[in-house]
Amino acid sequence: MVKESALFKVLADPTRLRLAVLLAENKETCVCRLAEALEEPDFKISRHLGIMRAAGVVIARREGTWMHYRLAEPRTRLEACLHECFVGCLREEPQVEADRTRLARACCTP
Amino acid sequence: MVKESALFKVLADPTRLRLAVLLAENKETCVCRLAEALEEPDFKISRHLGIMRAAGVVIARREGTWMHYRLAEPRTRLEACLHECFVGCLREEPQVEADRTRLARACCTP
DNA sequence: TGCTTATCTGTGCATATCCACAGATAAGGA
DNA sequence: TCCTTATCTGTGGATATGCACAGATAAGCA
Repeated sequence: MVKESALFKVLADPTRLRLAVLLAENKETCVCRLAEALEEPDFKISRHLGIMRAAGVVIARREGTWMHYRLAEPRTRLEACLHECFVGCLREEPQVEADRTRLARACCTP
Repeated sequence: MVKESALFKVLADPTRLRLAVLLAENKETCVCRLAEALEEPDFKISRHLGIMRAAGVVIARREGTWMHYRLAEPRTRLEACLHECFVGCLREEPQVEADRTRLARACCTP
């Protein structure tokens, strides 16, 4: 159960939970757009994405200077169930909606 | 999202996750039986149950010297979804099965 | 009132977590 | 090679977490 609780621990942080929801709704997103969406410094976003990546929750892909992150395919039933929670239960959270709006307007190259 | 992540935080501990699964499967259980099932000291179980209680995840009922705990009714869609995860995804975890077996044999009054 | 049992809590300690700052990489272009 | 941009990481400090021990409650009973 240590492994399972570790999965919950990854989501037990507001920033990471917001990132997880955004990535569940969007296929692939770069750090700067996520930072803009969450209105947080990029190094903070980067570090949290690193934690999620180490846990196997997200997958990173480099494209030049940009780093693109996407949600990993669920490997267990628990991961799949939690994925359902994101898209199902947190979709209408005010903060999620604000993040979503800002993400849609975010642009890395101004 | 702070509130939502706090819910994940409650489950982001192996002991609390095991307790949550057991309580999801059993209607009401006293501390000593849970301590026996998890093979952990009672003060440790008590403290974790206190954390879960403060988060509104479990409900306590006193009956004489005994304290009975049960899972609270889900108040949000997220709580309901996570409840599904317990009974659905973690049912066959080896540790959960061992806990379940010990709980069935546990007896407060030897 | 005093004893016993079940449960909870105060405390100290070790460890983990989160944050902001600054500096380090990595890749592309002049 | 140098500069710029996007991203990552080392560090220190504040706070949180989990644990074990011991002692404190609370309830039932003699």
